[in-house]
Amino acid sequence: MGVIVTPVTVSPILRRPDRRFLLSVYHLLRERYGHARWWPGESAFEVCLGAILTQNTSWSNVEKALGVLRRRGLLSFQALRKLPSTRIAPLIRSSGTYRVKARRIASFLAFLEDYGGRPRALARETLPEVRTKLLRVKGIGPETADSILLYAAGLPVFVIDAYTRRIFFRLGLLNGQESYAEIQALFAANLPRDAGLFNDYHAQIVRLGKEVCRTRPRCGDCPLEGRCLKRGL
DNA sequence: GGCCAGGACACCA
DNA sequence: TGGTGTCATGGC
Repeated sequence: MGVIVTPVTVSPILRRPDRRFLLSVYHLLRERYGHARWWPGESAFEVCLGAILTQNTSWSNVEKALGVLRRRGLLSFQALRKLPSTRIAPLIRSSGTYRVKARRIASFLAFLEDYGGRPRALARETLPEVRTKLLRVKGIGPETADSILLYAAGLPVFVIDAYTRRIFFRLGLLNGQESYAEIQALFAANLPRDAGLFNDYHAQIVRLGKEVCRTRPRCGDCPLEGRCLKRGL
């Protein structure tokens, strides 16, 4: 009686990541989209809320929730901190998983209390120190933490999201099995440690992801044409 | 009506 | 330690 072995196909890394390749991808994107220096939000505080609200959610749904908070004058630490999560929840309904996210926002606001309610103040600590603390906050995982640290606090950490995974999988630098930390280490090892570059690079990735590199590849007018291996992920 | 969208976490084997 | 279910809305 033989043992039935389920075949496991793990694609090898098809291209060896190096500094030149990663920078050439960045320059192609920047050539197409211009300099982004970006996160949609008028303040560092709004960036933090957006980072939590966009968890597994399209940005258009996040914008609706942020719009409700803005119209009610709640897009500030001082205003929102006063509300219990049960009152935040209905305001962010459009962002999906709203009860969960309301609790996560409340947890983050309690954490931010130690920094005077100012996300920029996170940068007064070292990156490893503040990142560890942020990851202890319930509902703040690696991507959310890094988005807050990079885009709200200005610290040099590369954000890995679904777009990053998809695009670099199709470029042959990832095999689709890597952990968040592994992908982040790849970027850290092959790019200069520069918050401005990390900010703009990830912004370019998101833009490409939104406009071209979707789950079901449409592969319209892609600036990475010729480098993409057109693999589905 | 189903799939997808810039995740995170609890639970289970 | 890795896999799976859950949270849940809105656009296509």
